Amino acid sequence: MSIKTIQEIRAFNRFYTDLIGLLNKHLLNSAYSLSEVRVMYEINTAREAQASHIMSAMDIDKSYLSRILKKLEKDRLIARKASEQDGRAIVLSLTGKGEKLFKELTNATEDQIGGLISHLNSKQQQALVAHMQAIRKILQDN
Amino acid sequence: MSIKTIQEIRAFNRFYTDLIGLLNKHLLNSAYSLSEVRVMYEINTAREAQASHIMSAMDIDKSYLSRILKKLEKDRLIARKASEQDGRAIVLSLTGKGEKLFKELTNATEDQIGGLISHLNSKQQQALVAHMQAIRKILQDN
DNA sequence: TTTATTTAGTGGACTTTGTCCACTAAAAAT
DNA sequence: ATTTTTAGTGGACAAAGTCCACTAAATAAA
Repeated sequence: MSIKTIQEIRAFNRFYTDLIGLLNKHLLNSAYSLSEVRVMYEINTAREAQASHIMSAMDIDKSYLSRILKKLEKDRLIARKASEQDGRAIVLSLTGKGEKLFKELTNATEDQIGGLISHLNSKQQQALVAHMQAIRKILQDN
Repeated sequence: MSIKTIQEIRAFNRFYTDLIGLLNKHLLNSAYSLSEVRVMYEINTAREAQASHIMSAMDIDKSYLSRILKKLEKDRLIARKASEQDGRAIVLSLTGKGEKLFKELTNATEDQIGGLISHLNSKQQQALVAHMQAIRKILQDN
């Protein structure tokens, strides 16, 4: 394992951290924080999500999550109902309003990514995606 | 520009955000925050850095930076001296203690990255780095 | 089956992180 | 000479995140 390899990875981490930070910064004019949106994402993706699932998926503090859910519920973006299998658990779902907002945020993000790659030709775009998939595959487990 | 392309990039962004988040989480047992360490990094890299330079490099609020510098100076990790060319500006540098700490933090991070790729064989590691370099090259400007 | 333990979630109190704005002082522009 | 811009500081606050004690249900152990 060469030091050069590690330094190259760290350089990429800095580069990509900055890039994502930049992208996120612009999205933060929304009334919802990254964590809040990510919670909506988890609920939308899991369909019938439980708080404990989101907690481990996001590696987030449970009391913090509890507060986020409270806010989202207050804004009528999510609904909670008691689980039938487990009396302690609560099943979460996006409301119509929540789905609508989530879709808007998704569109905004997609536009932004679109802008990021708009100056690339089709071949470059395909190459970019291929590199990303390759990295994910290599690092997948662990 | 295909929607599939954009979604693939977003999937990578989520993946990499989580990965970096995980790496960072473990480093945050240090007495210094990511931003503070990044400030040290900028000072160390620039040699004779000015606050305004760090501000734009990190895209960070100037008052926030001012406070970070105050803390680092109080801990004798950085030194400030008035710029000779510009009476408003202050030239920053790491002290010996600062360099030592920064080196320790760097080593810890490198070890961590090492752990991340330790289960990969040499060929896989080289491929990983190559993909990262390719992505950086493609996205470099903008 | 009652008693202990684990799991799911809430809320109080707090720290850390980051932002906004008004300010001083020097430099540069008009 | 006066205005405007640039560099940095500090007060006051908001947002984000953590720690801990708690309730209540589910599961395991005696």
